[in-house]
Amino acid sequence: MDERSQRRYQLRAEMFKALAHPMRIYMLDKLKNRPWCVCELAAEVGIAKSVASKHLSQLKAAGLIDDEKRGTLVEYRLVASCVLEMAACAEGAILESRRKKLDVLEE
Amino acid sequence: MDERSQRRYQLRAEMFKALAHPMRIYMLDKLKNRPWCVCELAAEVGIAKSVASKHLSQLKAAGLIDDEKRGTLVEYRLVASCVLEMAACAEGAILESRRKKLDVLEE
DNA sequence: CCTCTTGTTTCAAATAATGGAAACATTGCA
DNA sequence: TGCAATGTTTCCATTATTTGAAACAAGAGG
Repeated sequence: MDERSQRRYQLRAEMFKALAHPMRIYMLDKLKNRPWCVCELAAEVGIAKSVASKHLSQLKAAGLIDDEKRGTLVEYRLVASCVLEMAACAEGAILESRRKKLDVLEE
Repeated sequence: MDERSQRRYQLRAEMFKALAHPMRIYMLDKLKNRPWCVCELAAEVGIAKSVASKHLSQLKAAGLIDDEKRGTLVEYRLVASCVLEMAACAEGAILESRRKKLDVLEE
């Protein structure tokens, strides 16, 4: 494999790794509508703020969200909003493929 | 959070987890063009067949690929082909957001 | 300056993912 | 049946991820 392809696969894997946690998906879903600060978001999803902060930093490192300091709080906002539509699309495709498999079994 | 949403986030996270490895992305990329058997694919991507088999079973469990026995070999084929377009799309969005950030810094 | 609020980082423990080697199962064929 | 080829599973060692608690940092406001 050439080096360029290797970098591309690595980049994509890192992006998917950032998405590979139910809590991070949940947080992205909240960020879809408006920006949230860490404290508020942690309370909303029911986890400690240190844990929320770490999840958010992973999403930011992957380039999926961005942050902005406003006084003592930090507002996070969605950057790559297409990832959520993407998730819904892929989920649909997978569920359909499962359904087809069940249909085949019933024939 | 209601139970239905929780299941949806879990399902999506599992799908992304299956995609969260460069080798699995690489293998999916190979499967884009035609079906491959484990042995052939393992040799192509340069890993042991037991490892390849385990990666493929993860992709299958996530509903991204499917398999079919043909004699002594097992052919794997892509099911949810949209995930690759999706990966390219998201990669583009992320790279663009990084580029924009650089532009802001340069202003 | 002091204190409160908000976020981040560090540390340690628990859990999960990965890869390699070997054992095992299945199929095709002589 | 015996053997070769293909895949899967198991076991183990290694590495990575996740979490909670506590320490730490930075800003707002008295």
